[in-house]
Amino acid sequence: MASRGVNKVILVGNLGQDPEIRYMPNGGAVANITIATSESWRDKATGEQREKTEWHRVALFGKLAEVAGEYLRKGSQVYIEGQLQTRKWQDQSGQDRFTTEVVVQGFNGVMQMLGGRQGGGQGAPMGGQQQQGGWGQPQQPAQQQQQQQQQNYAPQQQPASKQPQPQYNEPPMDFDDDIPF
Amino acid sequence: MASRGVNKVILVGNLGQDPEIRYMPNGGAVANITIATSESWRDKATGEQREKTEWHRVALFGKLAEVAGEYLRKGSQVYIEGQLQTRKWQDQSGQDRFTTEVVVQGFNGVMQMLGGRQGGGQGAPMGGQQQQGGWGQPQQPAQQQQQQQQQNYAPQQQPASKQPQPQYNEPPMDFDDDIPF
Amino acid sequence: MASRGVNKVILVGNLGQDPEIRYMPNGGAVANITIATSESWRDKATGEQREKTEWHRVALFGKLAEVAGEYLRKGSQVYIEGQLQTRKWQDQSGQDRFTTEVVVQGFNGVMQMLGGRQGGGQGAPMGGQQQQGGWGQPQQPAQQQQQQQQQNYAPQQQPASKQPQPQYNEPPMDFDDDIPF
Amino acid sequence: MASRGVNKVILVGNLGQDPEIRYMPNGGAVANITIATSESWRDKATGEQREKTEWHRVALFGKLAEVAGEYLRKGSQVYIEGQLQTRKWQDQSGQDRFTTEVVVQGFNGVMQMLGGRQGGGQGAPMGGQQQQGGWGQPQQPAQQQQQQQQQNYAPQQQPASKQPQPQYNEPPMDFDDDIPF
DNA sequence: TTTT
DNA sequence: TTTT
Repeated sequence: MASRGVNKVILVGNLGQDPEIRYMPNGGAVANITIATSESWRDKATGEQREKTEWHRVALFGKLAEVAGEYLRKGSQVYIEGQLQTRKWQDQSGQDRFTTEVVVQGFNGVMQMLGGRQGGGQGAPMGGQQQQGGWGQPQQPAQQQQQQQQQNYAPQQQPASKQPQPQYNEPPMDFDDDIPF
Repeated sequence: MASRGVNKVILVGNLGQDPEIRYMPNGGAVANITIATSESWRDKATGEQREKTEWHRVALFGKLAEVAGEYLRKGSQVYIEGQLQTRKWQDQSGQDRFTTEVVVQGFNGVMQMLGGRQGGGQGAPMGGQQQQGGWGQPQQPAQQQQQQQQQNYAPQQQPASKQPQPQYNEPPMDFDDDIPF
Repeated sequence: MASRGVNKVILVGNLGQDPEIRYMPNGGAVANITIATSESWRDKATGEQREKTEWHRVALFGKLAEVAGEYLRKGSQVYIEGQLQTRKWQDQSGQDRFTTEVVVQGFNGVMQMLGGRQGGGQGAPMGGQQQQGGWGQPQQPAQQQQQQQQQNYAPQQQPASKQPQPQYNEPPMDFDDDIPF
Repeated sequence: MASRGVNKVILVGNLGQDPEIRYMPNGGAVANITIATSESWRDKATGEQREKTEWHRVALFGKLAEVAGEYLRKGSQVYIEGQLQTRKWQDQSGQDRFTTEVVVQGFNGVMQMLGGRQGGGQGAPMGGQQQQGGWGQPQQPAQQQQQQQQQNYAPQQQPASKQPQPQYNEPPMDFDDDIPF
């Protein structure tokens, strides 16, 4: 590994949905999450308070993906450190499209759950309940179950305007399996 | 201004082209630059050296845009600190598209030219010569001239698959004109 | 304001004590907090789990200092973005000493309370109770009261080996009073 | 390795001196460098331009230390990413002292030489010449030679007010020898 | 001195 | 499209 330049993204925000967990052919886990950050300001002209929320697509790999699947839920607050990557893909009409994500992977990737554990000490999982910023008891990744069920019925049809699931055919770093944490 | 969460991007890399400078209706400057960062690693399987370059779209506003237009050129090395923003736009078939950029604006935006001034002490500008990482003598923004010339002939036709110039109709921060630097 | 170079510190951690709030001659607030970050690892030789905690001295200025005094308490989890500054001072024997702090000030300083509000919706303050990572109801700065009381009795005697309270005679940035947030 | 919290420092600046290289009992290299960052602003009261330079003590370990010793010189411009660490030591009178450094080590440490290679293509090293921001031809670490020479004559006497060389008896991370770069 |  |  060597890099020319610096490519770093730091996010602190809350998950818009439960993580979606998938597994690559080599068995490595991938977790996709969306994180909201927002800014509010007073409009000079009208004098009224305004707010703008930015949504970030984040892809975690390996051990961090597994931790995300176990502990993060919709509403969880996280610190993320990763790098920007833009992937090219083809939509149904064959046109090139580009999607930019924050990739959290390898030695430089960081994911920290914020706000302390929710839902009491050593008790039961939170069920369908939403996290209030914190993180919960370890459990089966929520979306994985749903996804497996879907796969029993039919392959996911891709609507023309929807971004397809990333394939990650060529992960740029090959030490992904060796991460010691 | 207040923000809930953190949305921060840090880049160090080289410009792929001269900056493109435009001016918004209110007179504020916008500079679009593309920055390359790259990683190289040895492929485990084949044993050969590989390299992957990531290209970042960066939009600078206000005073920083003017400085970029004056001093940065193709090849210049810069430090950038900004925030991720994804803009929605319609392609020629009316479909929604999304473009993610690093926006350098306001109090939290930083642009630092790296590598020292190129081309000797107080002498002539570098002409068509390329920067070797550093930055040059102040001069008229290169791409602005070219752009104006184009506008004399015909409006830029937008090919269906090409991303249009951003419009920035609604800048999320309204203090853009007040930045004291 | 202009800067040559980048001087940036990012911390996420918990406060070891309640903030200490003071006011400078010009009326500006200063909040001193200490933040813990920790790393744990398995010792290769002995095989046992080890942990190391790092304590960071952080000084917030202006509006952020006031917010820290109102909302942060011992145990609160915060995100901090500031810059490194090393101050010189003389101990009681007249020898030069140096103290390095993370200064959170001006446009580049960021303080974000993490983990959501503790202690229910709109109810009573938490009293002497400790924060569990989150932050509380607005209240009078805890340490300020104590400090005022102390000042009624006697000036704080400085033991020879203890670091004195910073004086901040010469704040490096003069726009401290103008920050619009 | 696991960490609770975030402890991150990012610096871009120029070296005040050539690096000082030493080797730990286990053979690992340590490079100490000092980096300057500066801010300039116009004094409101007097209207005159002022500047303040901050000096940062940085310690690099392992492979990055070797690269620093080979390529960095006084004046070189670098990007540094590390973490804050405060060490305790005793001065000659036995009093506790504290020194805060930016430690660049392990997977999270980053050192990038900025500004391109100085001194022409494939030619001779730069000798005693100073770097103008960039970095030079690989050569023997400058300070190491000097240090070895000193050791031939007499052990370095420590003046009472001078900070001793760090000993790093207990490196907080034990994977120091395994870093794959 | 905090958190887990 | 940049750099090394």
